Amino acid sequence: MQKRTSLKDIALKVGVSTALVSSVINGKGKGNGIRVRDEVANKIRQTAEELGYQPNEIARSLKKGATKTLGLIVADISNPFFGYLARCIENEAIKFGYIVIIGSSDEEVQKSDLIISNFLKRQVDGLIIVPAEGTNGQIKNLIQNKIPLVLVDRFFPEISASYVVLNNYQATFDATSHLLKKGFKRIAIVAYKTSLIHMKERVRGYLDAMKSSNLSDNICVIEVSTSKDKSEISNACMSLFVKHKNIDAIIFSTNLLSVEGLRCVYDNNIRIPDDLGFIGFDGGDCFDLFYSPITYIKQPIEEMASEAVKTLMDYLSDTKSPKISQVILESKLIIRSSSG
Amino acid sequence: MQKRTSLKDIALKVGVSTALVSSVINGKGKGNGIRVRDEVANKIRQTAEELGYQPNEIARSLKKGATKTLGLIVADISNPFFGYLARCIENEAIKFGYIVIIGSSDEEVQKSDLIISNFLKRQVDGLIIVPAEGTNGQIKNLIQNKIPLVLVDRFFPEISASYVVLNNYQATFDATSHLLKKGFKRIAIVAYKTSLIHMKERVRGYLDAMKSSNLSDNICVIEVSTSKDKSEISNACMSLFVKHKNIDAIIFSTNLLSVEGLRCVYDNNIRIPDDLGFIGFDGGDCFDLFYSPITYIKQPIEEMASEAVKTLMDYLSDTKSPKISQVILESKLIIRSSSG
DNA sequence: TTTGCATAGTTAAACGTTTATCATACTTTT
DNA sequence: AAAAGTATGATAAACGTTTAACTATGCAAA
Repeated sequence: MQKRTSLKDIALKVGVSTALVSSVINGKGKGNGIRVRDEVANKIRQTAEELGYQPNEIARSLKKGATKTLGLIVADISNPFFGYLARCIENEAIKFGYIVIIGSSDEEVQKSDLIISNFLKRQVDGLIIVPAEGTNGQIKNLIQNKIPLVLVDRFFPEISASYVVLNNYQATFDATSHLLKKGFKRIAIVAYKTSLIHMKERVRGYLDAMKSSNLSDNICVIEVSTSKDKSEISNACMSLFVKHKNIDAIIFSTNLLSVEGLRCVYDNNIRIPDDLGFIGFDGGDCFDLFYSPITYIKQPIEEMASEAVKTLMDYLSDTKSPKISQVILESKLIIRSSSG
Repeated sequence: MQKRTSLKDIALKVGVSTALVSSVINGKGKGNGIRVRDEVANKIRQTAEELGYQPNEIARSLKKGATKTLGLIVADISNPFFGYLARCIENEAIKFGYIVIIGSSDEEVQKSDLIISNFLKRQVDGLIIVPAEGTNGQIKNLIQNKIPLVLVDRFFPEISASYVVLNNYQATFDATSHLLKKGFKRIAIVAYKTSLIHMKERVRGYLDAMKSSNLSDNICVIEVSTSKDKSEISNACMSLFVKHKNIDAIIFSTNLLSVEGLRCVYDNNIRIPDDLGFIGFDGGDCFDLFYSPITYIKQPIEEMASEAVKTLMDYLSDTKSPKISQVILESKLIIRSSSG
């Protein structure tokens, strides 16, 4: 990679100081900051053009103490939910002149830690984090160090941080209520075994809906571990189908769980919705193309992204008052034939 | 964001020069470069720890002229193919101490241009690019400026650049041959209307397979534009089902096309494989969960990623000799019931 | 004539590193 | 005792910007 042209090169060629070139390049014409003859300004601009000058953002960042870069940490960028979220965040950030660097934590505490410190070393201006279980300490630390950040998808109730999340309680409450209204009574929910609030809330929504219909006895919560191994999920589904033959509907509390559930349904020739009502999370092609299209809980991902970026931008533009913004968005139940 | 601790802070506290601190932090103990008493070295390390020192990579980058950052340009990071590719590239790059910044071109020339210049301003050490149609000029320019890069998924035959691509010709040749062997004779292919080589090759593979079975008369290539509007795709499928009633199998040449094709099949109650043989591209949950599991062409994405990163690393570690590496990987036909 | 004020620039320091060169003191060799 | 070597560390310049402070010149007003 040959040497790029710098301010100095332009200054040398035009015969002025680098300071002047900098001013001109940064659009300080007459009226604004620096005073410079139009003639000289034009010559500078022209020479910059000729030499194909591109400002070195690294140097600029160092001087200004801001990199115009946001760090985004998700569980896994190849997961469609996070992929789309990342894309939307990228789109929003660019409107403010920021670029986004992405890291996948795989829900692992250490990976999360590694990514965070990597991002900090690279002087990101702010962080957007989908926090993994057990990263409370990391987040607390960041806040203590006054690193601008916003949590997305999940948050920690005991930590006072900005966040943008779904109304997870309402989401599953509505889903459960819908199933109940359709006549299902022995409804189960499949969730991840985690202390993370979003999961707890999704289960709580289900529980409350069951209780408020006086169906406490029918409550059935299946928790699977978040490991990479998907067999545990199918085993859990199997046990629902086989052991608990009396289950007549299942709500799945993430997209991945839903897809695995669908696989299980498929493999066992279970008829939906006759044998089993089914509600999934987050949508996806396979929900549309299943022989009985799948009812699902739709998250407002675009809105999540724009709120998250907006929150961070507000923070960054006004570093004095560390305002905290906690946004809760509503989901929408997309009703199809899988739920009756 | 409060002031971070720098080398100077440590130097001040310990009572040595920043140069010495730098040497110690960078692991130059006895024996290596700088000579320093163990006592002092330990004190420096300890103080660094106490102050929670994290090197400023921006400053480091400026000094060293290398950012340890790779730029990745894909069509759309929220597309599962590119999402997974990005994830794999991230995994590979991190092994070499590099991080990856990602941009989505949406197959648009201008966006691609914007991303490239943004990345260059940020001094990425190298680029991994899935080039959009019409970006030949951009790529040529980069090469002329000796920017290390590797093309992925597609390349430009007239440009001498490193690339990692699929053997696209063989992929559809095999797929077509498989259908022929299964007794399908009136096979169509759905492709994007583009000059990009990967698409041309996919069509060519199909054509050659048809011709070599003396079925030239049955050749039917449907090209749809790459616009965001998906209705054109379904219309194209419709026309195949309705107007060309005699088509007995279709090959789709990207994942998105396949999914849209599947939707059309679904909406029109076409029976697979009895009414229609179906071969898709790239896999996905909905291929597995369709009532008749879909045969598809599987790309070795992990291998693509690792080859791409490896190519770039080789280039970067040996800037003198601009070696060009052109890798062609083989696909695998995953045979299921949709193809007979 | 002196003062004051625009105008049109230049200088120099700074951001946080790295690194080549230099300086000092101590030790060993001749 | 002088010369040479070694160990330990400091100095200063550099990467490419930005920006506050300064200079120099011309011109109008007092």
